[in-house]
Amino acid sequence: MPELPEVETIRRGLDPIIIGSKILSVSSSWPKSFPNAASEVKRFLYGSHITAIRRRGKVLIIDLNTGYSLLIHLKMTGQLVYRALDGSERFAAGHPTKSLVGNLPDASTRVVIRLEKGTIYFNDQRKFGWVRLFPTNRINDIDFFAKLGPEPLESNFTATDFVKRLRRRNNTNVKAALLDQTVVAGVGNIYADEALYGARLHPSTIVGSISDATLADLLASLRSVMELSIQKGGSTDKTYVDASGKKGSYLSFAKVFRREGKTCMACGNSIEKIRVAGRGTHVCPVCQPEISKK
DNA sequence: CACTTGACCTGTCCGC
DNA sequence: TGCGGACAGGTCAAGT
Repeated sequence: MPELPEVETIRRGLDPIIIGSKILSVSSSWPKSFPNAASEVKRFLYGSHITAIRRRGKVLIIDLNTGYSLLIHLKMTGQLVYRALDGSERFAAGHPTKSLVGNLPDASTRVVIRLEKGTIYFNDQRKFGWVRLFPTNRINDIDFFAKLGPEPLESNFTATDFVKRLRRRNNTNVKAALLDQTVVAGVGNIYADEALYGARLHPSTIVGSISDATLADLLASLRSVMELSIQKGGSTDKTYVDASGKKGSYLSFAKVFRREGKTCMACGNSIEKIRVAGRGTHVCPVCQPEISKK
């Protein structure tokens, strides 16, 4: 469910709450949601302390003092909810359902991580997401991480790099290329649509027909929408509940995503919803004219 | 190899 | 109200 800005928001929210905490136990009600062997879990997870919480692409990485890390991917419908045992602290972020504020565990709870002072619930309606324990120094051996593209917001990632990586997908449409995690990490359906709108590019445009300069504009646009989202508390939807239980923002900044039938803020025409790369796709047909289509 | 499609799951919404 | 089908902020395997 969350893309880079949402995962980054979750990371920032959990960091002050769980760093230094001791993990007592972890249990799972759906094997695929937490596929590790029991012996490995007991040895490297039970009794460990959390030393850091990082993010790579859309994956959250919780480092432990045992040389292992908990990797968490929320996929489409994942949530992370923290509840202090004494009720003093609450944190919730992810797919917007009742679970964010309701009693836990509930029917969507897949993994429960018990800490000394509180509990982390990993809820996931569709069961696509996962929590995985893995040696910290071997994370990059996992195929997904080995192939994962650069972080788009890191300053050492240049437009030249971006263009070079996109050119490997020169014969496909630009939306599919943006969603390809091996090109650049962390872009999902929302920010692909928003970035393409900002660069005035139609999502069906074949990469090979786009100039280097326009692709550089696309990176600038992508960075701009992601940075804005993180700055807004990361939330593009009703996905965040802070320590006092206060809810976060809605998709208020989006210019095209889920705005089909509404007015384009730039030209006044109606936003359309179409299908590109097998995904629901939002465009302004006037600001993003179709040039070359696959 | 590059690219597209179906599978993994459940819940919700929309039309009949 | 019930039912079928489409669809959902993601990735992987298998197909062409």
